[in-house]
Amino acid sequence: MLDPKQAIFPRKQPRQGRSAATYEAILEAAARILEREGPEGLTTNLAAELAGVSVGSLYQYFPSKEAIIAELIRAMRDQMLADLTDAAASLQDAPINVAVERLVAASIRHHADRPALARVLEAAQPMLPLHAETAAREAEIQALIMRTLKGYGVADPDQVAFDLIALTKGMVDAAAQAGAQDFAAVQARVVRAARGYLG
Amino acid sequence: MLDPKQAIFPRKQPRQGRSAATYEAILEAAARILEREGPEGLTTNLAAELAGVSVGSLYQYFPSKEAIIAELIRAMRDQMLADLTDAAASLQDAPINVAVERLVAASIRHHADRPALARVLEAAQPMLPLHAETAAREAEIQALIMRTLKGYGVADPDQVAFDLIALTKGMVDAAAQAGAQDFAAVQARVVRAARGYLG
Amino acid sequence: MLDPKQAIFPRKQPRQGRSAATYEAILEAAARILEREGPEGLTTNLAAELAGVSVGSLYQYFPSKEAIIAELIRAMRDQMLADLTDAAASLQDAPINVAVERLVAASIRHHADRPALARVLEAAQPMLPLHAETAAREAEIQALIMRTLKGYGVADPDQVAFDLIALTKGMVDAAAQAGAQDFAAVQARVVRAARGYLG
Amino acid sequence: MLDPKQAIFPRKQPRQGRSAATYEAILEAAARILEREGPEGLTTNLAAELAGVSVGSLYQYFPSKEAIIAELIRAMRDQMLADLTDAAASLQDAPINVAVERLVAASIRHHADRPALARVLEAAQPMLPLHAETAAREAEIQALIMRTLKGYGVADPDQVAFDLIALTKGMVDAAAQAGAQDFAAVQARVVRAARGYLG
DNA sequence: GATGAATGAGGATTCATTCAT
DNA sequence: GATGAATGAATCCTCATTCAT
Repeated sequence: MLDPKQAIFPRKQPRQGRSAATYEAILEAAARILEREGPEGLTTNLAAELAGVSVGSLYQYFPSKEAIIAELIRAMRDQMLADLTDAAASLQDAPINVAVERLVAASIRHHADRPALARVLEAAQPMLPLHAETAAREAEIQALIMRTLKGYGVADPDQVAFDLIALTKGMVDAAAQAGAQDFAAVQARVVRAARGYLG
Repeated sequence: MLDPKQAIFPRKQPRQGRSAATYEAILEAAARILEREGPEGLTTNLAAELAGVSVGSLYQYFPSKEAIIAELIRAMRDQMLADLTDAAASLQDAPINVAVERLVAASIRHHADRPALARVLEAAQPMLPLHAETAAREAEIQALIMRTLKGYGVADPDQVAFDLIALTKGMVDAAAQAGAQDFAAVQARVVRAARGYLG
Repeated sequence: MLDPKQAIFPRKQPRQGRSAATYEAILEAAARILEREGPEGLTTNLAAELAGVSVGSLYQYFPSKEAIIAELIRAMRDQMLADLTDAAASLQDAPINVAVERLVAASIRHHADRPALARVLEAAQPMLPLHAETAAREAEIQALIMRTLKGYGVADPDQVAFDLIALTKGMVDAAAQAGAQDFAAVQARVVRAARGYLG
Repeated sequence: MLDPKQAIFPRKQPRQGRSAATYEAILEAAARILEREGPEGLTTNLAAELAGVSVGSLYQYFPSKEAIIAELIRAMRDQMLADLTDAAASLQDAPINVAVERLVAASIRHHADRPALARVLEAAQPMLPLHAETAAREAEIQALIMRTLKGYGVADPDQVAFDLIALTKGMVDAAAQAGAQDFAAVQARVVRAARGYLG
């Protein structure tokens, strides 16, 4: 399972009508299984069944199990990047404390939404040959944070951006795994750590 | 694979002679496979072959594949706890800055040693029914840090301990995954974050 | 695949207009796939796509994949029979040496045209329940040759016809498989063998 | 099926004891299925069942279905080469007529033994990436016949050898397919054709 | 008539685990 | 104790065929 040599791009991306519904149903079913059972629990037959379609249909849209996971990862990354872009755009001349708060909030959103899913997808990522692709998205994310920090005159903004992302991920993962419900509190603590790190 | 309903305790832990060597050889073989190929690449047949024993022998020592992984996780946890215990014992009346440095160093050690293995084992942990068991070890670790922090008069030491462990793990994982070699530098940045968090 | 229990007759044979074009397009697409990939490579979906029609349309003309192959075989047989009939008609009082040459030339024609296709179709034939049907065509072919030979006073003309057909097929197949381009030379050697056999 | 990209070499070739029995049982079972049902009828599960072993065992010896067929082809070629080598060695100063008779007999033997199997294997051969390998064996066979012909002063012995092999195969295949039982008679007619070709 | 999304039986292959030797 | 051949359930994936639109 999680064969790193698998094709990871969807076969077709039907963005309308019945097909789109099937496509989304498959992704949602896979997401639920991943949340409940982890990557080992995800089988194509189970995902199809849960989505209410046949295996054949699943394979019409995704060439492999890996492609489904890859697509979920892409969606997660895309949402995070979108959230961060919005947050960055909203900053204007806000003080750095506010900036950190908004960026952290944006970084956390998908974790707060579906913590278990987020955690599983993060863990699965290095097993997939997404590197080039996801690396690019990650780089965009990091660059965006970096530019924002730079705007506030932070030294070595690249490294700092990397570390802030890392510590945020670490704290949110740990909280999620420990069963945290109150992500506002988690966010507050992450902000404290980020501010502390920035000095 | 990674069936959460599997037995996870070694059949016997031979602490001497040829048996002990076989036992260790199997663990080491499994560790190498996990490092190179991830959890999907670990098969009992392959581990046995790499360890230079037959599958039959492997099953004499471990009742299931899960038990091998579980044992590696235990070993990692135990080492970390031992390192932290040593670090805590060495503190005496050292100032808090020194304390943070030593504790972080102890926390990081096994990551610095075998970053890929550490990462895989962390990810595998929630898939195994180790919770009770590892939770206890994690609690010990957290308690130890908590007590140390308390000694320095830190407020809400339990939560702080939890967060420090989490952000350390997050930063080290990210660095390891990004291919970091210089773990002294990583450690320095983690210390900066920890100190910042503590205020 | 190549289920011998399948229907093997076209649903309709539209001999005019758009339908005829579609019908022919499907046959030609299937032929190309068979040439390039062999029988294992032929799928109804692929054939339809290559023909520029939908699978649904394909099934409007052919009740099964087997029916497509069967039709190609029929076409090949029919062409061969037509060629042989022409050749026989042209003989008049030509000496036997000439007769052999013309008959061999007629037998070879479709091999020379599309050697790979001819070979694949020959091989597929025994897998299909064409026996009754093709056997009849083969019998006609053999009878035609037999009658011609009889006209020249050849003894045991039935057996001789059978053997001449067989050795021709064998030599041409082998040459085709070996990548022969110059089918005139192949023809010359077949003629030599045929004349030799006739004594 | 008959995926040309499959591994075609046996995994282990246990030449003794129980393993050898299993290995042979699988080959024999596959051979019987090929005889009865053709290549489409051969499934790994069926072969294993007929051989009285589990699928797992089958895959211990053969990495793919293709490897089983490839091995049967190798065996057939090897037997033919051995038969021809023996025949050639027995010729001494025998006249060419006798030589032709013995070589034809050797060429035919495996067809006479299991005509249906021989036919299926011949047809399957071009579908498998045996080319390099079998081509070598075929070349050996052709070279052997060529040398023998040369010894009798036959002109263009390479081409003649090629053609004799081809016409033999063609005639025997056709006879086998037509349900011939009396391969002595077939052999006599092949000899007639071969002598005729040689002039 | 044409379309192509959907179906699901069928078949290849893997791998944790057992057990006779 | 050790061995490794054997097992077979589990899983991925394909493709001929149908049928609602």
